[in-house]
Order: sequence, then structure tokens, then C-alpha cells
Amino acid sequence: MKLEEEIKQSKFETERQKAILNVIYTANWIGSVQHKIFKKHKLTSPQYNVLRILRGKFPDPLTVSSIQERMLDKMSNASRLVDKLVEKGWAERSTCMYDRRQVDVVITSAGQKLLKEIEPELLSFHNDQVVLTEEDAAAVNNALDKIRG
Amino acid sequence: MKLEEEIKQSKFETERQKAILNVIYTANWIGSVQHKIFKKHKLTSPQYNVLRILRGKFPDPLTVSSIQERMLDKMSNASRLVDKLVEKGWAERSTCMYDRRQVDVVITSAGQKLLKEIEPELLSFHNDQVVLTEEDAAAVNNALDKIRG
DNA sequence: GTCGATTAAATGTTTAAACACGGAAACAAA
DNA sequence: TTTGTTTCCGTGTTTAAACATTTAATCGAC
Repeated sequence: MKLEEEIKQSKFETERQKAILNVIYTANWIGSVQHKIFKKHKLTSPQYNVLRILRGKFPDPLTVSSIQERMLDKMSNASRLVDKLVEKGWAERSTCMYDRRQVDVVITSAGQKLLKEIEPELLSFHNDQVVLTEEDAAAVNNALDKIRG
Repeated sequence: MKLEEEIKQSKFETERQKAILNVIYTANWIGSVQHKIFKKHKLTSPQYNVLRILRGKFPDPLTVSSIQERMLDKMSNASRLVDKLVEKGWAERSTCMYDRRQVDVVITSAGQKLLKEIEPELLSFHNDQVVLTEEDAAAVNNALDKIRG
């Protein structure tokens, strides 16, 4: 559906102005659907994101700062996110032996099991509701990669 | 810059998977820059959004629920957002005379003045940092409008 | 009219985001 | 060693998001 209808705005001055709002609006839309999926499993979107990052390096650990670098939302607090994951048994913390300032974080098997439960739900949302050909997706990626300079 | 480099991920399974993350990541990036601009003027992004909505209808009022409909972030609480705007003198509230459940909200001249101060700053961010031709922007809009069904 | 259902807005409460600050470890230079 | 600096992480605090609930007004069926 056209953005103009969804936010009941008559028109935009430029395609770029519309594109900026469109990216924000679409991200909110995707986020709100995914939020519902995550909530069923008692985790938040940033927490899911960190778990995926940890699995990407498993069995190697990642330090808190390298997690922060890889996060989608650079603003949020990686230290507190890791706190929550450890509380729930999805990740483990240990002090890095080469540099005691750093903290190594590793995903647990419970964390990996959780990801395996969630991923089919996310995938079916993507397949059923995110209507986008590979060609259109490539155009989006090309443009968005350019946007950020 | 390519998303893969920015979040240090090797590759994506499909262009669509990448596009979904790209939209979220780019929205966060735009949001964080705009957040800094808004903060200088003591308001938040959702508050700015509501002010723009109100100006779009000025001098007509908008009810709280019709503001909610037009918001980019449908999750957030329009009633409390209006609270903040009224506190700061940027909007005024009055009970609707046809339906006393409803509340009419109007932007004040102070609110309009604020928008005029902020808009050049946003525009120069868009011009200087959001690198996007009208053609690419149109492709993004076309694809994102399709995404949401 | 009365009663139940629905809608509009506000409020209460729990949780997380946002930001600044602080402590411990590493590093660098004298 | 000592002193100052930087880096990594955790913590304190304020504010807002997220969600459920409440109150008041309207609507609809009877």
C-alpha cells in the first residue's frame, strides 16, 4: 500500500523525502510484526539480534565491544543486553584471558535451540507478508547501501 | 557502504533477507542522526512527527485517535505525546464539541515556529548525507510500498 | 428511556532505551 | 615505579516505550 495512504498524507515534495519516511515507516512495520514473534519467546528484537551475532561466531567468543560493533542499533547498550541473555541462560560470560578488561561472550546450546525455534516463524512472516521479488530487493539494497555514503 | 561491512556479516542468503535488515539498519541510522537534531530543540522524533501532522491540518484540529492513525510509529502512545507537546506550549487541547469523548488538538504558533527552526537542519542532513538520486529514491518507494502488501 | 457494548482518551505499571559517569585494566613515557 | 591516558565494561539515573486497565461518553437493541 502506498505510504501516502497509510499515513494519510497527500503527497511528498521529492521522492527522496518520501523514501526517508518510507524507510522509517517500513522499519517500524517490520519491527512491530517481529516484536510479536519475539515476545512469544520472551525476548526483544535487540536481544535476538545479539544472539544471531553470537551464533555467527560460535564456538568462538565475542567481546562486548565487538558485539556492539555488529549490532543493528548502535545506540543500545550491549552490556545490558548480554546481561539479559545470561540471566535467561542463552549466553555465558567469562573474562578474556589475554585482556582482563574484556569479557568473552558465547551462545549456549539453549540459546541456539531458541534461535532454531524462532527462525521458522520469522521466515514464514517474511515469505507470507513481505512481498518483494529478488529483483526489487536488490534495488532496495543497492539504493540503501548508497544512502549511507 | 555495504551493509555486510557495516555489521561485519559475511553474506546474506537472499536479497530479501538482506533488504529486511537493510531497511531496519538504515532506519536506525537515519533515526540516530535526526535524534541529535531534535535533541538540540528538546523534542523527540515521535513528537516532531506529531507536530508535522498537526501542521498539516492547521488551522483545523485533529483528534488524538486521528493523530495515532497518521503516526509513523503506530505503537507509541499518542495521548502521552500530546501531553508533552502541550506542556511545552507547542500544541493546545480542547474537548471536541460534537463528541465529548474526543479531544481536539491544534498546533500553536510556537509549535509552528519550532518546526521552521528544525526543518532547515533536517534538510541539510538530507542533502549532505543522504546520498540518493530521485531515480533510486523512486525505486525504493516502489519496492517498499509493495513490501507492505 | 434502560442496559450492555463499543469507542476515545487517559492513567498505572513494568521494562527498556538513552546518556553520563565511574572503576579496573592496559598502555605509554619518563 | 610512577603518573597520566586510553580502553573496556558495568552501573546509576532519567525518560520514554510497551502493555494493560480504567473512566467517561456514545451508540444500539430492545
